[in-house]
Amino acid sequence: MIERDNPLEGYLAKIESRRPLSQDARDAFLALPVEPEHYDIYREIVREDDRTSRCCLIIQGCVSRFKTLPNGERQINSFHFDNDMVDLQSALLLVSDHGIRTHSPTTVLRIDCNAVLQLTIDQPEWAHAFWFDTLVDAAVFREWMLNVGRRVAVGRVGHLILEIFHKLSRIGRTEGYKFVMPITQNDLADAVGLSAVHTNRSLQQLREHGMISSIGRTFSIDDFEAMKRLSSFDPAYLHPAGPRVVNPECS
Amino acid sequence: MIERDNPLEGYLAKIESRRPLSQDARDAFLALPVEPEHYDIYREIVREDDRTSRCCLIIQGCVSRFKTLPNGERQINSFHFDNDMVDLQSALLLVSDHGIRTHSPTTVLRIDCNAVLQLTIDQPEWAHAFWFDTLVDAAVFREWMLNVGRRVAVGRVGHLILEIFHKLSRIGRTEGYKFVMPITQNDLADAVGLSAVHTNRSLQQLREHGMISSIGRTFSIDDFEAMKRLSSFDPAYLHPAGPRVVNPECS
DNA sequence: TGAAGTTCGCAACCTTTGTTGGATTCAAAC
DNA sequence: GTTTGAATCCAACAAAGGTTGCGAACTTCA
Repeated sequence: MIERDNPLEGYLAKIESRRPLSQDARDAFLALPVEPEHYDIYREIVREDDRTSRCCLIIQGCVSRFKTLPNGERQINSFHFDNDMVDLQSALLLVSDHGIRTHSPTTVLRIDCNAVLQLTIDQPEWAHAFWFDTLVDAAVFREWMLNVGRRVAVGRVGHLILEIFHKLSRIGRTEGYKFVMPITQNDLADAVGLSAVHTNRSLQQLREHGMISSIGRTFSIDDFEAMKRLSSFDPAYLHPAGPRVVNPECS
Repeated sequence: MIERDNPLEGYLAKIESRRPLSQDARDAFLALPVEPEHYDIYREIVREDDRTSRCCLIIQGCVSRFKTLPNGERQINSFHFDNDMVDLQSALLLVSDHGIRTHSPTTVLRIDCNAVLQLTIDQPEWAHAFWFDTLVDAAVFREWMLNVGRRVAVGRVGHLILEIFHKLSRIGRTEGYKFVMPITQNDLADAVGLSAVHTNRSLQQLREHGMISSIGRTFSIDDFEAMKRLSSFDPAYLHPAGPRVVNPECS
């Protein structure tokens, strides 16, 4: 009864690339009731302090999670692209402590949280899959905290560019070392804890040192190794290898 | 067969204060094999890049999670106290992307990750409990990212003091608005993305404004409301209310 | 093709935070 | 007590980053 082009299949493939699932688990997931929604650029999918009861899975596009101060200053916590499950936390947490906003026209799938929770009870494999996703999110937050708290401006911007490049390359949105940057300098600034002007200065510096170049929104990473060194970027924090397996042969 | 003074009982009580467990789930948890260990102040329990296979539960003391830059600069990601399960992430992630270090003499319980994972398979209640813990961790990371990225120095320090006060009060380590600060100014600085000198300046400012006072390590919060306003502290991000329940009456 | 709205680039000036070096207090050990 | 080392405090100066304002370039859409 599963149709061929179930929009959940992209996420399923991503999960299974980390560890294959049983047929039961696969079917149970694909049977989740979903509601597709389309948002224009700069729409708030989830407002801060919302009591939401639906997770959302990005089919295609780009969103950020963010928090704001009473004076209006905004800190972006993470960016998410195709096949990212964004609001998993609303499955268990009652109130959302942050907002979610699009940075380009974006198609998302809304999934009821109770259905997600029930899935984790019926299929423990999914409990692990979602928990793993949450752990990776947390790892990225820690790295960003280091970025914003301790790296110098140019290192911060370099680090973010490499992370975005890394994420885009996994969903086929890069060509060699070229990609179109889906985020404005203003929003990069909000992610990196700098003013927009200083973010621009930092980009200039990266260009001067021959590390990147750009034509319009199309960026090119010209000296990947220098970028990595400058921003001490190590993709390990993105945990690309997938989860530990239960009772592995090694101690 | 469960002894009266099982050291796991503190954490169990904390979990059950959020939502009661079934007797089976309770017993299975208390039956986990554990190894108590004691550490002096400033010992590394987990090194960065370690491949660890044991979670640790703090029985009594204070630890931080942190990351360091190649140049030695350190960013503390979170502080943890009695009855916090600290390295839950090692249950699923293969390599630790951060270190864990004591800030006072600390007793921890080491629990094998495979045993933890098995528990989540046998008792789905525990899968939710641990997932919830991870989600709260992530929420705290987001708030700290906002702190470090966007708040002014004095607000950052104020916010951290309120969080520590809040956490200590939940484990009975406060008296009214007084508590002994378990962390040096140097380490507060590492948590807040400032230099130690500027952290000290910020503490002076809080004193000048009559918001806090201290004798030795004993701090007193003298104007709680002003502190909250100054640092836009709202304990909601600590999610004290516990998890959402499955299939609740409300839609 | 042209107009409006974004986004980007840049210079001058200002504010915050970092650095250095040293004095003082505090706590534990002798 | 005295000593020792850590933690705290403080002032002067340096550096990094923020702010403002404006103009150029690029998109989008009519």
